[in-house]
Amino acid sequence: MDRLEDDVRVRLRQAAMALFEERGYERTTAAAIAARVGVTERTFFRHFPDKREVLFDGEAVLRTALTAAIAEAPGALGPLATLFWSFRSIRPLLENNRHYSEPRHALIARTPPLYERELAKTAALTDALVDALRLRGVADLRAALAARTGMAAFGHAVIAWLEDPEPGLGERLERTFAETVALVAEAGH
Amino acid sequence: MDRLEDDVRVRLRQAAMALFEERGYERTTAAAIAARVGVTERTFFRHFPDKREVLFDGEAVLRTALTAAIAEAPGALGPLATLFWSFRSIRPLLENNRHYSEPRHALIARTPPLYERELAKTAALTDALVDALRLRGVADLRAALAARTGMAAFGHAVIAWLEDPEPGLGERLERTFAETVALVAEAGH
DNA sequence: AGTGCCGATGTCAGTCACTGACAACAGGAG
DNA sequence: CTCCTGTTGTCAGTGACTGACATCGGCACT
Repeated sequence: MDRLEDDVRVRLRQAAMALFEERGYERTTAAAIAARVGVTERTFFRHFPDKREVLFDGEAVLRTALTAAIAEAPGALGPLATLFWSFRSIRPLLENNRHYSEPRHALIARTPPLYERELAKTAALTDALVDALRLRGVADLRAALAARTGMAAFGHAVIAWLEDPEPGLGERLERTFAETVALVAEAGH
Repeated sequence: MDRLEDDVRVRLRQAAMALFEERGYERTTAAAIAARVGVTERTFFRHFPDKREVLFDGEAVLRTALTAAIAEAPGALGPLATLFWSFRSIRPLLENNRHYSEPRHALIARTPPLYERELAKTAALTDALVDALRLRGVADLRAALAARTGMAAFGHAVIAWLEDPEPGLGERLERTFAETVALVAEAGH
């Protein structure tokens, strides 16, 4: 039912990704993306607030899944354990999207403006995690620190996995969590 | 010696900050900034690659200071302890700049495009920390994870301090480091 | 002093991201 | 058949940048 409504939107996303890969982000105009889909530039900007955003539609899905997972996590877990639990629980979501997110990540990594936007999305996600933790009764500053620390580990694991699928995502996550614990324990005087 | 050469550059920075505070970032054109200094818009863009960058000249100083500190840190320290040590050693630098960086932070925090650029600068700084740790013999992935985790704590402490000077920066740093240790220990099974 | 070089700036034209205003058009509800 | 609403096209305009070229004020070398 959204399929037809979002038809143009979806095709714009695909056309954008294709053109960015062909000619590169900078040398692809918004008008060119629109033209490939058969609409005007104006229509492109009605679907996406700016040219970069066309690659970042999926963020909301991840945010929803993560905040939901945090809400459903076992109540006994501390803030960081809650986050680790949530990261583990959305593994299938990430694994199913690998074929799409891997080339996307490569493109973003080599395109500064896109990388900037990615960082902003990650920051927004982190804020959402903070809110979710607060709903569980975690104090503000503590929630913020836990979210930052957790996202540091999560981001590290996901990027490592996107750039090399070798150990699976599950393995990457566990190793990263364990290494974080080791790293911090070692620094604790 | 640089004083006169960089005269225009410095004045552009100041004019930009002043205008952004008066009218807001969006409603301030690059031409307006240039005009206030008595140069043309073209000259503005010869000094700064883009409009946002005019607020981010200081980043290099911080990066230099931090990487130098990492190189000079006691050899016995582990990666994260090295970072904490470096963050502590940078404290005077930050404290001396508070009068400048506090309003700047407030402006950046309420201006999305500037916030994006700030995130990018922080990411670049993190990369520099990774390199500095590698020079000390820390393995790549381990260095990356330590840098991310360390920056999570450092960023959290600095922002909290910028938004409320109450406990001094030193106190903020120590509390944040300690809380990170506690948070992670608690999550370590 | 004269000459030549160089770095910083001005000028100008052009591209492209993005926006507001208004018209056109299609399908659905009444 | 008509009204309403949501999507798109059209057009004009602003502002961030960029490349090319001219100018101008030292500064070095002779």
